[in-house]
Amino acid sequence: MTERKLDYVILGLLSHEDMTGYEIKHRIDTALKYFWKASYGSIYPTLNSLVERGFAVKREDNETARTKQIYSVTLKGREYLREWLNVPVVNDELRYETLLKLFFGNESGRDTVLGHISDLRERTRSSLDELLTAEKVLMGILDDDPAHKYYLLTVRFGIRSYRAYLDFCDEAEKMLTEE
Amino acid sequence: MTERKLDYVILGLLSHEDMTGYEIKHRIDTALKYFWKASYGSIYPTLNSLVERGFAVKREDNETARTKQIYSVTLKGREYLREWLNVPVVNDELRYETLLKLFFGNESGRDTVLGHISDLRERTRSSLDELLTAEKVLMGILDDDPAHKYYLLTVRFGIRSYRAYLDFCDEAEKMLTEE
DNA sequence: CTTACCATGTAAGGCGTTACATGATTCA
DNA sequence: TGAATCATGTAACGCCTTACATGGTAAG
Repeated sequence: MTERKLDYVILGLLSHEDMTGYEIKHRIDTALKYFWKASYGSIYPTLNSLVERGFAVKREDNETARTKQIYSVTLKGREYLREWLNVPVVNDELRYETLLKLFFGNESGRDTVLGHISDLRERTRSSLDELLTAEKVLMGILDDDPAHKYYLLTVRFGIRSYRAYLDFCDEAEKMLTEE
Repeated sequence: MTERKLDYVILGLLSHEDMTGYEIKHRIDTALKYFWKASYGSIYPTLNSLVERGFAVKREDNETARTKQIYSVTLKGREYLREWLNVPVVNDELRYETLLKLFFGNESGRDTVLGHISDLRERTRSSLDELLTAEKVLMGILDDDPAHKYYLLTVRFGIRSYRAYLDFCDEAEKMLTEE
């Protein structure tokens, strides 16, 4: 019944390289932040559960003063990940608060909606900038790792989406100010 | 701390017209389905809580054999809604499973990813068709209600996004098949 | 007469967040 | 020496979903 998508997110990250929980969090907040997020309060318990179920193993790194817990995916974990990766996507869950605020715009009034649109434009612009930078970086290191091509895919999805959002902002402003 | 966005969704719908819980569910599943969803298991309890807090009132319709519970928003509820509507959006939570499966594509392989892209294209095409129809309908009744312009806004957001997704599908296929 | 839709709810449980708690290391 | 970052975890709680439970009404 359960989704437990964080299982797959973590296993996916570990399938690329071994990491600590802290690094996993960091990776989610940088590489995946445009389409996923997670907190420590879910990452650490998930990591434990992954080890219990045999999908990951933990080793301790004593080279630094503070002992780090470094996780690796097991063969069984890789299979579990691949199984999920092969299932068609059921569930693209968009919960888009901005659209809610536009949809109910008649209650708040035109100026409020115009404000939301202008906020959306600013947020989108700055995200787009980041993605454009990421695109450049990825194109420079494309041949270093076959996974990079897939990372680039998600970046380009974002770039196209954000450009569409910006065009929408222009259209929406026109719709609300022209008459 | 709490979000309770369903409060606002329901109040927003009720601010347009009185409805039963069943009708609210239906409205969410048709008008809002591209950016929101909710189950009966959350709608009915939320409706009770809204009444308890004085944001909505319930009356019984005995004109049919089965008694219907019809809800209306109160003045206090309208204020509560407007307050939220005026706050800038914090939280556009995208949890995009498709992108996860693309991002980890190196684990599943090119053909699996190509499959996800082709699924995405089909889903997007059919959603786009629906939105295009909705756009036509809304444009025909635009002057009947000032709220319709705001509904049209969200439809056009969807249209632009989905067209961007379709373009992305073409680009992604090229990236993966050309070499 | 049966299928689809109208209509209302509850119970269990899952997933995940925020807040709390702690402490080492690095760099200016 | 203080701030930022590295690093790991737990506790409480909130929101929501799925599954269950029940029955009326309309149309073919």
